[in-house]
Amino acid sequence: MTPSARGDLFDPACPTRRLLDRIGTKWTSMTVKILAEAAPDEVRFANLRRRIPGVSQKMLSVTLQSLVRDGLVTRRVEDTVPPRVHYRLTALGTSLESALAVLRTWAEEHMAEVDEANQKSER
Amino acid sequence: MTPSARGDLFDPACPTRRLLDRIGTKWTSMTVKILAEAAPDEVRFANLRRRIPGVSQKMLSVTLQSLVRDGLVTRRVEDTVPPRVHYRLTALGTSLESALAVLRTWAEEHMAEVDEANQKSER
DNA sequence: CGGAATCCCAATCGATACTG
DNA sequence: CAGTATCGATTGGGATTCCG
Repeated sequence: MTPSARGDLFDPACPTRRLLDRIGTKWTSMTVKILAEAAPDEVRFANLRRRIPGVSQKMLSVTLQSLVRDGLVTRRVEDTVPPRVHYRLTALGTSLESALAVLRTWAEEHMAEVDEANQKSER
Repeated sequence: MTPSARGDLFDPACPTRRLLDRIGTKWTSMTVKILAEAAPDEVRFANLRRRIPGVSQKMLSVTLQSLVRDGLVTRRVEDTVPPRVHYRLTALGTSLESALAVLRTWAEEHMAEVDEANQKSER
């Protein structure tokens, strides 16, 4: 875990890589997107799960915990039985969504070209 | 190959995830950034390696191959002994860099807040 | 010089089962 | 309902060695 080696002097200075480590995990960008679409409303766990095709209960839980720890999402528990848990983007999370939207646009406009390049390489 | 497998019906429609799978790999964004700064000039392998602290020979090689396959980077070999290999961003790669720059700006402006949120959670 | 091949470890992720 | 715990398969990526 901790790079005990003192050789690692440059890494901590690169915020971009650390950001990509977070939003690059499989379900993060989709989760942020859905929360952004709902904002400023909250979204319940089960609702979120339904809207993210293929996500497992565990991975959604892990993803949300990570987003909460990073200050991008708030978590609110209704103390009922059974409990209801509501998630919502913070202001910080909303600002990240704006940046992510740019990436999404690029992907929608250009990933076809990337695929085309790959097909040409395969032969 | 077509994944005619039944379960996989939703994935191909999500270009954003596929993009993040690529640029999310450890050395890709740094590589693109350096090539973008040098553009329209080419950059040699060893030069690139020097400018990316911590990257191994293998990982830089793998990263570049991937970028070339995706049509984001060109590779030019000077047929000398020893050979010289030059890399440069394509137009597609340059357009991706523009999108990445937005993410970089967000990271530089806001990752400190993310770190702060993490420290509060730790206690 | 710029790789390719191999080995190996660590992290990611999915499936399943259990809990308050 | 919304998690937590555990296991195993897969993948990313580092170190090392060899090659044209």
